Amino acid sequence: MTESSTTPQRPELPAAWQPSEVEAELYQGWVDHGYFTADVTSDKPPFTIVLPPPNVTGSLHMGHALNHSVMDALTRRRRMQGYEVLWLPGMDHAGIATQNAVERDLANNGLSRNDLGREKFVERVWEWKDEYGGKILDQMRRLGDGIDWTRERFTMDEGLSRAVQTIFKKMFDDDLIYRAERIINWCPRCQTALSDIEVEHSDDDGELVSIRYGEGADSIVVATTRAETMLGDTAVAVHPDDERYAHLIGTEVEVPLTGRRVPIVADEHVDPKFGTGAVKVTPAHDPNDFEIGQRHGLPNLTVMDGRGVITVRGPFEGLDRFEARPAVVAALRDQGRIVAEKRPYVHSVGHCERCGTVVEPRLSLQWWVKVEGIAKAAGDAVRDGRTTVHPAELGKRYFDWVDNLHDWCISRQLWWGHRIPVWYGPAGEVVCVGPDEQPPSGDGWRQDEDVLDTWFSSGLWPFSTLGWPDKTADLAKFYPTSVLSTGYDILFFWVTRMMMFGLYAMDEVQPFDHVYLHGLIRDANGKKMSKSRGNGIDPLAWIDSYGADATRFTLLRGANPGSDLAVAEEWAAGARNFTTKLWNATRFALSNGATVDRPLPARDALTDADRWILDLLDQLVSDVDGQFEGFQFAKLSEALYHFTWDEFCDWYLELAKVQIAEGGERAEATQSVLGHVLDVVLRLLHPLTPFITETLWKTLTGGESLVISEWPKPSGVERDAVAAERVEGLKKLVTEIRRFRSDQGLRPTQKVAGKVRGACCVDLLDQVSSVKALTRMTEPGDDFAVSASLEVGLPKGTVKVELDTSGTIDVVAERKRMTKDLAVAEKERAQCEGKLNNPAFTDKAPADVVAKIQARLAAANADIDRLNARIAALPEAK
RNA sequence: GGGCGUGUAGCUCAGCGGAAGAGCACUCGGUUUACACCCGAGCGGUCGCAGGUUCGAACCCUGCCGCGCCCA
Repeated sequence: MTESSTTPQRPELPAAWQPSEVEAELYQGWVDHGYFTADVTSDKPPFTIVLPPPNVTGSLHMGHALNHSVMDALTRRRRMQGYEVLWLPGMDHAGIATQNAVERDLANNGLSRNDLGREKFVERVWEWKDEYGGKILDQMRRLGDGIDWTRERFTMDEGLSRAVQTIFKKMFDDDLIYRAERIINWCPRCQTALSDIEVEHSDDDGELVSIRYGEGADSIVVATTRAETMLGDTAVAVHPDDERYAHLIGTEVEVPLTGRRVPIVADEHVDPKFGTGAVKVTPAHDPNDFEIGQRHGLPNLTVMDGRGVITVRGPFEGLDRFEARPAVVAALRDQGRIVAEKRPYVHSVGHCERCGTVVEPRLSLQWWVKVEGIAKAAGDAVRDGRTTVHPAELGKRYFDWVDNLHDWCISRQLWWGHRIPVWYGPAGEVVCVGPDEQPPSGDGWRQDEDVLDTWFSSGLWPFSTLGWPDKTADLAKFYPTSVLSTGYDILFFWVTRMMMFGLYAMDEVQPFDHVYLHGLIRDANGKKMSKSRGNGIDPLAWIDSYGADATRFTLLRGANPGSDLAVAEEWAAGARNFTTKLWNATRFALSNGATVDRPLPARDALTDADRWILDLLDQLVSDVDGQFEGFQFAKLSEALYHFTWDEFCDWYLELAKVQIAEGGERAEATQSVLGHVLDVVLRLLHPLTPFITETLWKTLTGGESLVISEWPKPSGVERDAVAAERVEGLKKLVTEIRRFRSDQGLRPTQKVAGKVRGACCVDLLDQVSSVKALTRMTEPGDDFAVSASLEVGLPKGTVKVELDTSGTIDVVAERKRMTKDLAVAEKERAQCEGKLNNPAFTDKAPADVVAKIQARLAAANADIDRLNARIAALPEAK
């Protein structure tokens, strides 16, 4: 047997934790050891998270930092639990955003994309991507993401492009993708179609203008916020039941300024209560009008080009839509046709999510995904429990969405993206080409000019990144993924699309078992962080100042399910303080011989304090486990914080000092308990704060790495309720003595001789020495003279503490303190008596509740008697 | 207009049927050999308002008011 009893040489911990000096090196070490690389041949059960791919143009913001902290915590815990963990990184190509960025660069050199031509432009985007894109991937390393860099993917890489073409072909052949002319959301600046969710609505100031169409008795007044579109009116519509206009239905009226005569039609869609109850119908420039037009066979008259410039011959030709609007109104006013004008008129206006330009509804030939069937399947997967949404309340929003989804416009008039794999032939042929097929060639054949919505490719992410459409080992091992984590604002972008595609492509197997939706980051006043407000905080600045651990802990500690989280510098400083506390506590424990080299002594060789902290630790392990399973990050962070600081540091470490001072076996046992508790706490904290825990744990245990260590399990030992009661009694006693000292103005350092009487009667005999140590109470000498005493009521009786304060007592402070206690006790008595005197309570309340109230009343009465006697015995204040 | 959520200490939030809690802020006292990024002791709340259910309501129900988000 070797000399295992000697403490092995440990590297000395620096006096202070300096995260910025060690984080990068620690991180690289983890990566180099391959800890984050998933082994597809492993027998371990899989745990998979695909990173919702950030935008290639993006950089890390607080929302990412939160989401990454969540995913890293989840995956690190599962890795420790023995799962084969795959956390897969990558980015999406962000069609509009990236193209905009490159076009801006070109514009600075006086060039447009058309100057370069499509091929050269796309080359330029790739160059831009290589040089500027993917900043966020480096920033993820700063946070400590335990991610498998060997499997990094990009939506435009070869394999994923192949997946896009494969699914397009499959859906085309299944009639789930079709081409149709409809009203779409058009961004006149980005020059492309947008899907519904890429449009953001806001209430803007506008105008409501009422215009008289026609003459005399046959005239009709319509109200509009977009007067310029009247140039394209092809009807006026009223509600069929609206008696005011019944006589006009079927007649014609002249559209002012145009000389065009249009029918007055009856349509259920018209709201008789809005404006005059009559509306102008512009089928080519309004989605609702388009539907009316379809129902009544109206012509579609386009009056603007893709830039929003009026194309109708006449005085308005060449005017931008926003110049044309006042010009049209002025011309109508000249003709006396303006009946009313309301400005400002607040109404909902759609804006391009990427550039903020007011979206123009535009009649256009686009490609669409027919969503009805796949959206229903996406809803069913959640309804029947294959996928669980956390928090559950957000499931409703998910159902509302998938159950009412419109067909999805997937073509974009961009150059950067996956080009639609459809070729048009000279005789009107339309051929969709799969990835292994040769596109038709020859005269007159051309490929569709448009590319696909970026979401069309990132929607495939949970399986395309694993090798689909090939039947790869990764796909077999790691699909379906375990958790998708993202902000609830991305629910419709991410979750629904991945669900639709995943179920469709993977034979109805859901892309993820759990969806965790976290809240949005807000500032200290609860305001959403945004560039325009200027209230954003850069997570990297926090990492620089407070460390990655504190940054992560701040965010996780705020992550309550279903609600947003406010953060501010003070929060991060608080988390940093916590890491410092942990650092100092471990350093102290180590300097006092804390060790994991010896097994924990048997329970009966331990003190009450030892058993108490070990039992609390056990409870912590199971609490944290449960909270992890329920995605309760705020709760588990709080539990770990509370245990570490308020129980372990504030009480156990202080008690351990007393026990170690005893020396011998007691000291050795205490060192083992210290080592054990720290070992477990560091493991539990590691998923949240990987860097500091790794550093401390390696020093404590000499182990290789926490990353690959085992996740703690509850010991299964029965909790010692007696020990817990004794420690609680000790705490109460200590707190009351400290309170007395503080009220009496005794300096915290001042030692006071004292006696604790009656400890045996309340089963606290073993605790007396600790009580005295924690309250700076010294042994009474021969000259001991009681100058002050206090009584502390405990569940089993009253303990009397006698002190020699070698001087007079502050009677006023004493009276104040006891009077306050008396008031509390009297209030308690009144409350308890109120209940017990109510027969309905004693009859109907459960027996244990009644017994509890009776016990409380007894305690209150005892306190009152004692305090009254004490107050009466106080000398008169001078 | 429809839906969802939310109003608890100065601020940010837990608690969601049986004694009002945390962090930060604030007040007082402290260079106690782990830690001043700290320690000890305090102050602070008719739990948005009004009804109802219950022996008992911050918690359940109804209505109202304020705020937020999503959808139209």
